[in-house]
Amino acid sequence: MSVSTFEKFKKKALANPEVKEEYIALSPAYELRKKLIRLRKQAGLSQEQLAEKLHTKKSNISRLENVNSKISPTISTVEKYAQAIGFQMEVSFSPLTQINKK
Amino acid sequence: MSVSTFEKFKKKALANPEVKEEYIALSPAYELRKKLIRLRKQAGLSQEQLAEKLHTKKSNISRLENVNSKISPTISTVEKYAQAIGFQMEVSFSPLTQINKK
DNA sequence: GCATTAGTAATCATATATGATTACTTTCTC
DNA sequence: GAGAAAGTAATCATATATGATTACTAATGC
Repeated sequence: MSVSTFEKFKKKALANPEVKEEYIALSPAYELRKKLIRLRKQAGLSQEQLAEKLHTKKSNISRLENVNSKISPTISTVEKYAQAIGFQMEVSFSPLTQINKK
Repeated sequence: MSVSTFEKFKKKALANPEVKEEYIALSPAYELRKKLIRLRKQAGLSQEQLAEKLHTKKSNISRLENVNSKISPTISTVEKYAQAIGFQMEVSFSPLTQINKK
């Protein structure tokens, strides 16, 4: 399978909602958002309550958590979010296996 | 010790280079920069070589890695940096112990 | 010491993230 | 189903990150 053929395959596959779902799920950004939501709910906070702790508005929290959001938050923003809930952030790295490489 | 007294103590302590070093070292942002540098060196790349892979310039890589830098990179930037070297990024959270809270 | 390579710093233009506001939709409770 | 609470979406202003350029400093090999 040539590279360009694979690209075509990939494009077509991503047009399939189920496949796309799976693909997105692998992205670190997606995992991060899920974690943020889980942390907040564990702490028993609504978006609005967390927003107050962070001196911002609930719509901004929503944007940060929302999977469909196009934004990529800064490390600092994620760190503050976590600390407001009582957590410490850590960023780690693991080797990409060849099969996962683009 | 009142809050304001602690603040004074903290300010004075941070004026001491050694203490400040230790304090900064605890920050996730600092740890992240150290990790990025370590990854790059493990991969045997100079800032310039990595810059090429990322289609940017070495001065930008330097800014990203530099501890004294005031910037807080986006998750996306860190992710691209890691992928260019062959690593996958993950963000995780751990409960803050009371003693570590501000 | 000199030349080369590597990394840093300052600056400006541009892109993107963040905050605030408003209005809307969804979910929950009764 | 009505009302309240929770979350989403769109928009605009502002702050901050990123890219490029240039010049500088630090480290390395000879």
